[in-house]
Amino acid sequence: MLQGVIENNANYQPGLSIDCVIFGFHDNQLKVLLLKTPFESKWSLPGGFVPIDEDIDTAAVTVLNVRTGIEGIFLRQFAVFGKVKRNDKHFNDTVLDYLKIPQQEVKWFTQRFITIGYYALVDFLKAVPQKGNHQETISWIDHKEVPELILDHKEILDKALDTLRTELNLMPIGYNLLPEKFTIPELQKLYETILDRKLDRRNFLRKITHIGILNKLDEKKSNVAHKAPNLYSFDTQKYQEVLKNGLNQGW
Amino acid sequence: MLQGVIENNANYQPGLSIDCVIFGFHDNQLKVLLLKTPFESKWSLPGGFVPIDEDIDTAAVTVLNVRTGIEGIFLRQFAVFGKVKRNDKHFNDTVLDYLKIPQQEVKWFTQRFITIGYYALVDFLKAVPQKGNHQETISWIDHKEVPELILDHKEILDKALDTLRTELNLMPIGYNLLPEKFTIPELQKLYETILDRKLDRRNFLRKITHIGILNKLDEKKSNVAHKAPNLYSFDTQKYQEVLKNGLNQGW
DNA sequence: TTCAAATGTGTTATTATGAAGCAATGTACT
DNA sequence: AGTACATTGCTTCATAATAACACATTTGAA
Repeated sequence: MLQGVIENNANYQPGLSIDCVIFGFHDNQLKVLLLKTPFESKWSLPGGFVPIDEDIDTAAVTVLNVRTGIEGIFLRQFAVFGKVKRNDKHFNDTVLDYLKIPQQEVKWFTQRFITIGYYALVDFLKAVPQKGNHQETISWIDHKEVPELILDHKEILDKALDTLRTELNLMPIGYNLLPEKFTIPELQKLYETILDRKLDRRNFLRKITHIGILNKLDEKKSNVAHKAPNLYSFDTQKYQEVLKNGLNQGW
Repeated sequence: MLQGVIENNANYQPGLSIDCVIFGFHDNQLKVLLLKTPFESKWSLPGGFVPIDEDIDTAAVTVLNVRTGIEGIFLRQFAVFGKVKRNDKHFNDTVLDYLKIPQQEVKWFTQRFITIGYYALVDFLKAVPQKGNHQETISWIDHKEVPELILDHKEILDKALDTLRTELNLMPIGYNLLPEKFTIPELQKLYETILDRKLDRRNFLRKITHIGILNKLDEKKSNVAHKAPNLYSFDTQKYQEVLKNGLNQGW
């Protein structure tokens, strides 16, 4: 959160920020888009503030669009983080100085902040990480190798992953994370990564195809070692239906 | 939201409120605790503001405690509502006058508000609706007969119910809504009410007992028409376990 | 005493799941 | 070219979960 100086405090909702956990999938790894400013040793989630004349969801879309260049992405609010002490150590003099915050606006930045967590699923290859300014670093980091994060961003990230893991039981996932054409083993790796455990190849195939959201293409993946796996695409129509109605109706 | 005048604006998080959807179960009906002030024709959800020195969850617990007198309740954050125009028509002159808001504080109340939705599950018989002031009305209303609500409170209520419906597939429910001793048909009615559809008696019994969270008591319900149903209680130990680990692991 | 309405228990057919076998395919190496 | 090997795709089998339904039991009321 709080990257980039904002123009006029009065135009933004006070004490409220948005943080986005942006997931991508590449090389069989679940990646997260993280930022680092030169004046801090820790990384952070991309975030922003909420303009007083913008819906919070719109503000979140903006953050995402600014950071990935993608539009029409899967974006979902998952939790609000509002512990009293979550940001009271964040804006010390060094940081305020670096950001060139005028004295009269210091109070605005150091006030108690509540942040709304959004998580996004994006196509790794379509998303081009966008720096906010020339000194910033932004990059995809394997979720297993996330460095130390500022504030409670680790907690936010963990909660996002946990939410994703739960939602895997309620809806299909993959349409937003995989390229248009993909293989079943790739999809399985995605599931395994999110769930953090191995699944049986053969049972996975049966179960995933049985949902009825996949189109088997008349094409195989090329340039692979061993047997070439078949390519699939999502049946967007049915995918949306299942997304809406959910799977695994327990009762 | 926004019931009861607050003492000093500066002590509260600006532009942020909390609204609670408090569910109870009685007479085989799912009830919601709603408020009405005499100066408005519409009802509203109980809510409040967030003191700047309090965690948001704590503030929500306070709202709940003030309204029901109960502590240690099941309370869960489920969504944030942050449309720009959600409260711009709310504080007109009549309302501001009724609340005796001083001129210099009007701006605080009419600013754009974002609200965090919490839903609570409480034991109907233990909860005693508490009025905020002598002119307020507070009462349990069947969720099927909810009157017109202020602002976007209907949307908030619907979303809460929808969340509850989804969570039914992920965790057991009932411990917080039913008295200590209850019958299977009662529990089934609760499930049916939340899901808004009939379930097969016999299959429900098999499935619910199979989870392993129920203790069959050596006691039958008295003073009932027809055959007296057996009484059950929850095995709190196992209930908490299942609550933590979830049920219906889809993958 | 009989009836109606609800509860408690059991049966059966179908479907979903977990575990595992085996042939087919493509790469790499001899 | 021939063989080893990793990986994919399809299948079987035993078991568990689910849906649909039958029947006997209990209780208050007619």
